[in-house]
Amino acid sequence: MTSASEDTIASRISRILADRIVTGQLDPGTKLRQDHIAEEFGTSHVPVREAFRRLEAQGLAVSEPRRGVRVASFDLKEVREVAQMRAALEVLALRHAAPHLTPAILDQAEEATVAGDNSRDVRSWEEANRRFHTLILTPCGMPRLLAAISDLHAASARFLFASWRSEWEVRTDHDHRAILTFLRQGNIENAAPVLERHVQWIGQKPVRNASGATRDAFAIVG
Amino acid sequence: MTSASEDTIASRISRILADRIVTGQLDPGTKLRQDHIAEEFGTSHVPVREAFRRLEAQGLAVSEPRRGVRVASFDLKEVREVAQMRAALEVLALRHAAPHLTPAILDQAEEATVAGDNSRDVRSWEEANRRFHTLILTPCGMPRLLAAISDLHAASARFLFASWRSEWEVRTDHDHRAILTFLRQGNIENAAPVLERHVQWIGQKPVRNASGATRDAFAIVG
DNA sequence: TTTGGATAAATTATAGATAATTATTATTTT
DNA sequence: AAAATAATAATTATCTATAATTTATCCAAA
Repeated sequence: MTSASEDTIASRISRILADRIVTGQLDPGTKLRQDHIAEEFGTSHVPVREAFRRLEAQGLAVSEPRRGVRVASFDLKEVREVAQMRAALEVLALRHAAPHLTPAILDQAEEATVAGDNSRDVRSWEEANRRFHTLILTPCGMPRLLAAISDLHAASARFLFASWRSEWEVRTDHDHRAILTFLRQGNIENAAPVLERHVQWIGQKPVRNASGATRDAFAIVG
Repeated sequence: MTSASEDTIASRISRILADRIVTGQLDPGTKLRQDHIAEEFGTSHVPVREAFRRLEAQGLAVSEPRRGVRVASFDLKEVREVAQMRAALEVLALRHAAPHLTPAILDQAEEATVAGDNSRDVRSWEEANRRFHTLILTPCGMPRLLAAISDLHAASARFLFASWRSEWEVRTDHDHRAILTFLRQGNIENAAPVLERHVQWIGQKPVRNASGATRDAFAIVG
């Protein structure tokens, strides 16, 4: 494990800001003011600016020279774009990971699925879901691919938190189980297309807001 | 066109350093010393550090906290990884771009192919090749996808420049022509797999070095 | 008199330069 | 060979300049 002193203040700030953006604590369009953030973390603005560059690269922030940095906005079009990129890249990763998957790994992935089904809030569901995907894909041994997928996961999670902020319902993840069954059989040709569709799935579901009215919210689940 | 004052010193530095890394002017493993670079550009090291963060995100540089930044190294394994990621993402982009491709765009792509065939050095070939891919993919209208592909192109180009530094032979790009023919017919189902194989193609070819001896070099062409 | 718009001053924030600190690496000494 | 010290370079803080935004003031037209 990397000790706290192993990384720079900049990377710590970028991680924390990324988490706030993903979970919706920071709304799209919110100005990120460098000296406010610097003050919050008890540093100067220099590491804050470095953190901004990373957030920019991750697509979580948008920077206009001399005009500052804002939390990136997103729309349904981008949700779809990210979902399709994830589908393409996760299938690639799975094909390379499959030969290296052990029963132990698949058991852990099953545990993650159960944990997801039993989650009582979005945050823990997201965490379990991410664990599932990470477990079955990491053995591909392609670091660049995994890093790209990880960034896309963060983007997906943003949409998830934004859509399902208020309520949460318990669901059973049939896709995860189907994927695991195929993988246990060594049947990648069937596992891959299930994963592809699973990641691309974007649902539309009525959400009841505070005033009791319902509105349509889009949700990405995978 | 963006005027020079429209972007920051940091982005200018990152662009120039990226070009040097890609073209092989800076060898893998080379230390990037922030105050040397700052001196060269007549700035302080603050914008240099921001440029480093961007290069890091692009996979062109590797940073170790408190130990500095180096030009990222790469091996055949990574070449293959990048090629496969490109294949997956470019196919996705092409499928979305296809309905928006006009005869005018395809003519421009044909010109780019001719320019590539007539190139007398690696640099101009790479530029023409990139233009071809950009032309047929941009109409997909998926900015995040295009940005990811662009970064992967840079990585590919690095390998290209590294393998074919000394000599250059004129070739005719049959793949590009086949893709164009299919696209003119509106036949995406055939165009896509050609593009997929084209991008993934990694050749092995003997290269004569300064001392006259030959060694095997890997080349990625697409 | 009020409203609308333009212009100028003041404030605020970003970008960059300089300076200080801290960690790492190389060298020397025991 | 190990420890101590010096040199080197990265990281962060402080400070300055410049650009952008807001606010205030003024004039013109209704």
